[in-house]
Amino acid sequence: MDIRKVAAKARVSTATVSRTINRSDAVTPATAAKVWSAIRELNYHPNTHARTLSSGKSHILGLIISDITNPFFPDLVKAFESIAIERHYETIVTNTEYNPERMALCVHRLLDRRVDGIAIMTSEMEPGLVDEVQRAGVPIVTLDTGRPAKRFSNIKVDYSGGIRQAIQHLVGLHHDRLAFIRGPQRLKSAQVRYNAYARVAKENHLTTSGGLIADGEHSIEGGFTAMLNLLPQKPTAVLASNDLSAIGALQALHHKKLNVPGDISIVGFDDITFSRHTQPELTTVRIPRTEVARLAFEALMSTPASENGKEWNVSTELVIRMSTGQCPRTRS
Amino acid sequence: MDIRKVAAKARVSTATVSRTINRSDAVTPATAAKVWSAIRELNYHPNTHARTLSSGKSHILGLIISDITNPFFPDLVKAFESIAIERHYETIVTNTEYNPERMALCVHRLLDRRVDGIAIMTSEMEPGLVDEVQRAGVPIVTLDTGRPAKRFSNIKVDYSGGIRQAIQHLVGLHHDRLAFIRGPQRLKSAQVRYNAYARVAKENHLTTSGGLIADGEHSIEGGFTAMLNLLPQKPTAVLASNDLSAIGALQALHHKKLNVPGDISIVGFDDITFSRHTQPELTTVRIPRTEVARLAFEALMSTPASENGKEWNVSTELVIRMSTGQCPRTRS
DNA sequence: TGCATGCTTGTAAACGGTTACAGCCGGGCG
DNA sequence: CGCCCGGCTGTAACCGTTTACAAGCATGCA
Repeated sequence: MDIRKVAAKARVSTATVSRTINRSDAVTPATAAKVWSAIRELNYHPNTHARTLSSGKSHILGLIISDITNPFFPDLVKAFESIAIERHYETIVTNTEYNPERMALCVHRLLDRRVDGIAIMTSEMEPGLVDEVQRAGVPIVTLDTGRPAKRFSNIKVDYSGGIRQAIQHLVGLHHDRLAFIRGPQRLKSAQVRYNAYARVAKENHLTTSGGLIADGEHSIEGGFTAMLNLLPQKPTAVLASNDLSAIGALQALHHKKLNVPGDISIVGFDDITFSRHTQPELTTVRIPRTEVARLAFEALMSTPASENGKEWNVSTELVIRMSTGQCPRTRS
Repeated sequence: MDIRKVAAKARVSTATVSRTINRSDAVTPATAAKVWSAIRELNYHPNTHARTLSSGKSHILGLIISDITNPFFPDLVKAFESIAIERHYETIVTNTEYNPERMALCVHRLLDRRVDGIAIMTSEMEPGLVDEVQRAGVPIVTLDTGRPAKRFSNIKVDYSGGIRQAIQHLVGLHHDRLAFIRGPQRLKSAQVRYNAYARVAKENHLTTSGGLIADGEHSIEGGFTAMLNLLPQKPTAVLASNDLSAIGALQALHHKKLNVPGDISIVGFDDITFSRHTQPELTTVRIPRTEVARLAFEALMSTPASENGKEWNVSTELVIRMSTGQCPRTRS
C-alpha cells in the first residue's frame, strides 16, 4: 500500500496525493476530496521513513534526561510528549544515568535517527557534544547549561529565587540556624542551589558554617544520613537541595522521634508528586515542570535552520505545606 | 555525507560499504579495513531512515504503558530501554492515560513509524486493535491480555500466586479478618487481583463479606478513603490491590492514630520503589518489572515473520517488611 | 481572436541505503 | 592446458516519498 496505489485509485499523480496529504493549497478542493476518499478506502498510511528521507524532516524529537526513575522526570517527560504528539512529533526519550559517556551515546543515537531537535534536561555534558549537534544542524535546548548560541537555546530556572523564597519564609518564622543538605556538586543544578543558599543566607546574616552543610546525594538514603549528621549542630530548619533528600531528612527525624515542624522545619526543592504525601506534607520549592517541558518544545520549534536560540526563564514557586512552622526557640 | 562518498574514498562500490557496515562475511578483511577507515575519516553515520526504507526493518520498538507518572512504570521502561539499546534498537514510549481511544492512537502512531514490534504493558484494549497490528505483520506482546496467536505473545504475571503468598503470610500471623482494597474493575489486572483475593480468602475460610471490600482506585487518595471506609468493619489486616492504595491506607491509619502493624497489618502489591520508604516500610508482593521488561523484549525478538507467539510466565515474590505483624487479638 | 497569465496537475529526479544478480578472477582438477 | 567452481566485488533496481520544473488549461484582456 503505497502512494502510487492511492494515486491510481484517485486517478491523479503521486505528486497530487503528496500535496493533498501535506495540505498544500495548490490542490483543488474537488481533487483533494477524491484523494482523501481513496486514502480512506485503501486505509493508506504514508511511510514516515520515506517521507523523512526525501523531505529531510523526521518529525522526531529527542528528549534526554538523566533517569526516568528519578521522580523529577516523569511529569516532565509526560508533558513534553503530549505537547509533541499534539503537534505531530514523535519523541524518543533517553537516559544518561548521570554518566557523561552515556550522554554522548544518547546524543549520537538521536543524531543517527536524524531527530529534528534535542532537549537536554540534565546537565552532565561533555564539551564537544553541543558543537557536534550544532554542526549536524539540529536545534538544541538545555536546562541551566550555557549561553544561547547558534541553534542553541537554554532554559534558565531561577534556583536562586527559589532558595530565596524558602529562606525568607523560614526567616519570617524566626528561624536562625538554617542547615543545607547539598546535592552532588558535579551536577550544575545542585551547585547553583548550594551557592544560592550560601549567598542568601549571608544576605540574611545567618551562619552557614559550623557543620550546617551536609551532603545528601539527592537521594532518600543520602538525605537520611545527612540529617543525622546535621542534628548535633542543632539547626532549627533544614533546606534540602531536592525533595528526595528532604524526604530522607523527614524519615531521619521521625526515626529520632523528633517532631516536624515542632522541633525542626524542613523545606524541599522540586515539588515531586510524592511530597504532597509525606508525613507531614512537605513544604517545598516547586519547579514548574510542565512549563519547562512546554518551553523546551517551543524553543526547539522556534529555532529553525540557522537562527540563534534564546534564553527562556522560568521561575519557581514556594509551596507551603505542613513541614515548616515557627522556630521552637522563639515560640516559647 | 553518504554511502557513495565513503565508497569513493575507500575505492569500492556502495554495495561493499553496505556489506561491511552490516558485517556481511562476504567481505574480505582487507577490504573491510579500507572501508572502516574511510568511514572513520569521514565520520560517516548511515541514515537510519534510508536503511529502514530499503530493508524494511526500522530497528524501533514501541512500548505502550498507561502512564509514566505511575510509579509502576519507570523501572519497567528503563529496563526495556536499556536492553533495547544494547541490542541496537531504539524505543518509542507512549502513554495511553488509561484511555482506550488514546491507546488506539498510540498503536497507530507506532504502526505509522513502522516499528519492528510493540509491547503493550497495560490492559485497556479495543478489540480490533490487536488484529490490526497482526495484519500489519508487526509482532506484539501484551501483559496479562489474551492468548498467544500469530505473532502475538503474552506475559502472564501470577497475580493469584502473589495474593496467595500474601494471604498465607497473614494467616500465618493469625489474622482472620482480611479486608481488600480493590483497583478499578475496568482494568484487567485489578480484576484478577480482586478475584484472586476472593478465591484464596474462601480457600482459607475467611469472610470477604460485610464491607470488607472497598474501592481504592489504585491511588493514594483512593486508598486513604477506602481505608477510612473499612475501619468500622474492624479488619485485622488489609490487602491492597497496589502499593499506591496501600500507602494511602497507611496514611489513613496514621491519621487515625492507629499503629501499623500493632493495630492492623497492611500489604501492598507491586513493590514500587517508594514502598521501601514508607512509615512503616511496606510489606508487599513484588512484580519483577525488570524481568517483565526482559521477557517482553525477548518475546518481540523471538517472534519473527509469521511465527506464533507464546506465553511467558513470571511469578511474584512476597517482600516482608515492617507493615505486617501478629494479629493483635491473638497476641493478647 | 490571440496571447499572456495564473492555477492546477503531472513527470521524473532526487533522498540514502540494501540486495538480487552478474561478472571477474584465481585455483584445482581432469 | 582448459574448464569449472567458489569467493569477492560491482551494477543497478528498488524501497516510498517530496518537489523542481514542465505542461496544460481556462480566463481575461487587448
